[in-house]
Amino acid sequence: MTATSATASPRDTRRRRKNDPESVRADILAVATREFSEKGLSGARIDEIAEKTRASKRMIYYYFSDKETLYLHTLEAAYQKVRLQEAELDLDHLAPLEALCRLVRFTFCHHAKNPDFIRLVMIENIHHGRFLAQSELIQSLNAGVIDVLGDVYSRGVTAGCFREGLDPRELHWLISALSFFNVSNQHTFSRIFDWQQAAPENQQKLEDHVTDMVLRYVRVDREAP
Amino acid sequence: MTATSATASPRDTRRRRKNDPESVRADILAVATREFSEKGLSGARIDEIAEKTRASKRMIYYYFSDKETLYLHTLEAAYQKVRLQEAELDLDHLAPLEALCRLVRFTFCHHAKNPDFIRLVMIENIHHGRFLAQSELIQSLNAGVIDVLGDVYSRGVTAGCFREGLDPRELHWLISALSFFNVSNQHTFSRIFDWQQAAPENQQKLEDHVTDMVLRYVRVDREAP
DNA sequence: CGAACAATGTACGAAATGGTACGTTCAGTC
DNA sequence: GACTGAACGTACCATTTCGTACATTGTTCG
Repeated sequence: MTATSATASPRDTRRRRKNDPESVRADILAVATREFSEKGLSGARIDEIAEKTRASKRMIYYYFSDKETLYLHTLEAAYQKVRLQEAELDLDHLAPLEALCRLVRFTFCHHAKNPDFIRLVMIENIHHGRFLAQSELIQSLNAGVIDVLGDVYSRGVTAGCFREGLDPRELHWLISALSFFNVSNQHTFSRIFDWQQAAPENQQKLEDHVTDMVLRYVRVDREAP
Repeated sequence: MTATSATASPRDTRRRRKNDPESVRADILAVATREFSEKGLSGARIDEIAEKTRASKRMIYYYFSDKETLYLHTLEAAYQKVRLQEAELDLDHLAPLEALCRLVRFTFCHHAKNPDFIRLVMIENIHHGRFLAQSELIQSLNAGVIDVLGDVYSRGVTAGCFREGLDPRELHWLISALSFFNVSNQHTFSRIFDWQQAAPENQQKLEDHVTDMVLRYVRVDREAP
């Protein structure tokens, strides 16, 4: 019984469980995620991934044909994990302003808690999104994100608390930008401006500022023209 | 007479011009900038840099002792170039709101026009800012940036058009974040959301949004409590 | 002029690195 | 209990890649 939990069920005639392939695969992917996100596609070493794995180098090539394919799977897995977490947010029962506020804070915190994901996206951008372009999976995963935000926004416009004329895609861009930069440029920014950006109190400040900034941008103008 | 122009002047007794060292050095640095910004520290190849240079690989090691040192010089040169351009901005004679507006637009456009610089900073962040930390030059270069913004901001507060209590460093963070993300994540964002972010009309839209967002964030609230 | 040193070309070495050949063990089937 | 194919280990190969040894040319100064 080395298998994780599910033993070969009757319906599982085609896909039988042997040694423990699933777990080996998952282990490789986990290690690869750490290595690629830490050192990039060219910086990561297959031999080093192999060492840090329960499995051997042979297994990496067995399950993932080559380095780039392994990287692609890593990227896909990272996106999948993110979208799963995002799916837990349910904003429909909240008032528009509350919903937007919560969405922004969630995004900010989520990015902060998943630097591996952020770094992988950075690395992918260094590669001009070449691998992401190959993945239909990722493309399809992200379709819904805009819709969620778009729904909140249009509800807010109807309710009269959000101003009209904004594009949900651009709104998402703004929220992403602020949340992403917080992780992606933490090192250079902290060092250049001698500011412990990662310190909890500064993170809290930034989260508040970012939220405030988005809300101020979306709220209706209360002033007279 | 292969030298570019200035022959050995009398005052130049210590530093004589030979073959054309300065130009060779500059050429290597220019090629290195392209290669490193394109492929990262580990992805760039010394041999490839050598090929694309007028000089030979031998010269790279002659002027820059090793790969990492070359990378560091590349990074320093990039920051220097940026700060030189920024110095041309003079905001003192402008009204605070105009000045801030101009600063934001300048930052946004500047980043957009210098993707090599942005990519180098991304890459440096992947390396946890390890090389930037070694460079006193870069640290000193960036000291003044906050002061410029701080001056505009405090003038605005005095004039009554900016609200109080904001930290110039955090304000700079916000402006940087939006301008940086526009370049750094262009590839993934464009592909995922099927949106030609680099298209001129979209760039214009984003520039306007970013400017608008910052101004809305800084302006005094005109509404009654 | 020729000594001295800076600048440069050529060829090579040693280690790292992606990937593979080949053999062995495990688990389910008849 | 032999057979079969998936799962896995070990050793190895070919190439790439950073870096260097050595020889050579150019330039300045006494």
